[in-house]
Amino acid sequence: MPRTYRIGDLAQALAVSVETIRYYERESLLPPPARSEGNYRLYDQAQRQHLQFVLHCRALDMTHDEIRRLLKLREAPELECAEVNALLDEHIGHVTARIRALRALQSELRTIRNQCANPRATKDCGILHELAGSPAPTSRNAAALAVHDRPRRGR
Amino acid sequence: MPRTYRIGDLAQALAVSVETIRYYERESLLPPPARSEGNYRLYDQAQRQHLQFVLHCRALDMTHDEIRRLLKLREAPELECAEVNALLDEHIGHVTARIRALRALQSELRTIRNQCANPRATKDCGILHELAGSPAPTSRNAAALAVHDRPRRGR
DNA sequence: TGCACACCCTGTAGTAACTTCAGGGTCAAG
DNA sequence: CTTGACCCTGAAGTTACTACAGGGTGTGCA
Repeated sequence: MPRTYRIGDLAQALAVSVETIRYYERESLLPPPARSEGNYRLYDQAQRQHLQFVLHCRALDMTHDEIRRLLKLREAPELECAEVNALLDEHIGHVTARIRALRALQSELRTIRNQCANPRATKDCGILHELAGSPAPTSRNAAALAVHDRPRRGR
Repeated sequence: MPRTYRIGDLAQALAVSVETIRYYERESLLPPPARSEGNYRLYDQAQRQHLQFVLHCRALDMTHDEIRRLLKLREAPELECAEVNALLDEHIGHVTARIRALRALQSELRTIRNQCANPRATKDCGILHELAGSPAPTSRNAAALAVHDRPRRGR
């Protein structure tokens, strides 16, 4: 007989919050589970593994959309997994670009920080003077380059 | 006589959108400007520099809150700038931590990607099998570590 | 003078991936 | 029969913006 968990058990077992699990369900990252008489969600071993898959993907900073695509591919075992490879390659590309951008940022921050080695009156503070100038060409777009492209329409 | 710009001129001059400028005003990152007869915002040279300061800070990926703190310090020229230094050091720390996390992520992604060098049926795809397991201890918190801590209360 | 058109205004809602909260039900123990 | 731990739904808040609706302003041109 298959053991069932309630949402709190599952949350604790996988070290994630109850709200996050419910949220993933709304987001279609998890299938709607069975319900008890009192309308409590009941999960089994398969659903636990499903959630673990999703959590692993999130730990790798994939978006919900990427995860949904992977889940769909997982359900089509006869197809080739070239798409899985492509998705992962693309994701690695995002991460690499983000690291490069942050490195540029870091080096500019250090340069600025060096403007003021010894505390003095703020009116003479080299850092504040530096920040008053226009952004360095390197950092100009650095911060905008997230791991994932920001959405075009609104936030 | 001091030249004045309308919001569109200022936006173009500093390569930022009109909406962003209005948004910064609402966020108290910019002081409310003078208005024309027709209720148009009118900016002068000082406000232009103020905005440039803010934009530079944003290019360095500071939060609005950090920027507001810096702005306040800038208005107290007699105080010591030790706080400016501290703020910047802390910010550099965030960036450094984020880079470290992303490097760990990148290496785990590459490991996973290597599970499947040649396309085959998804049911045999090493990547999907890997993702089904529990997250590697390194990546477990990697994605959660943003440049800035995520807010505690809701989103 | 009338109108097109570029520009400006305010206010509201949408974005990602959650978290928090309000206002309630369920259920086992004491 | 009440207490307390747990569960439910639905709505709103978070960051830093962007987009859009519905309206005013102001200048050039016929």
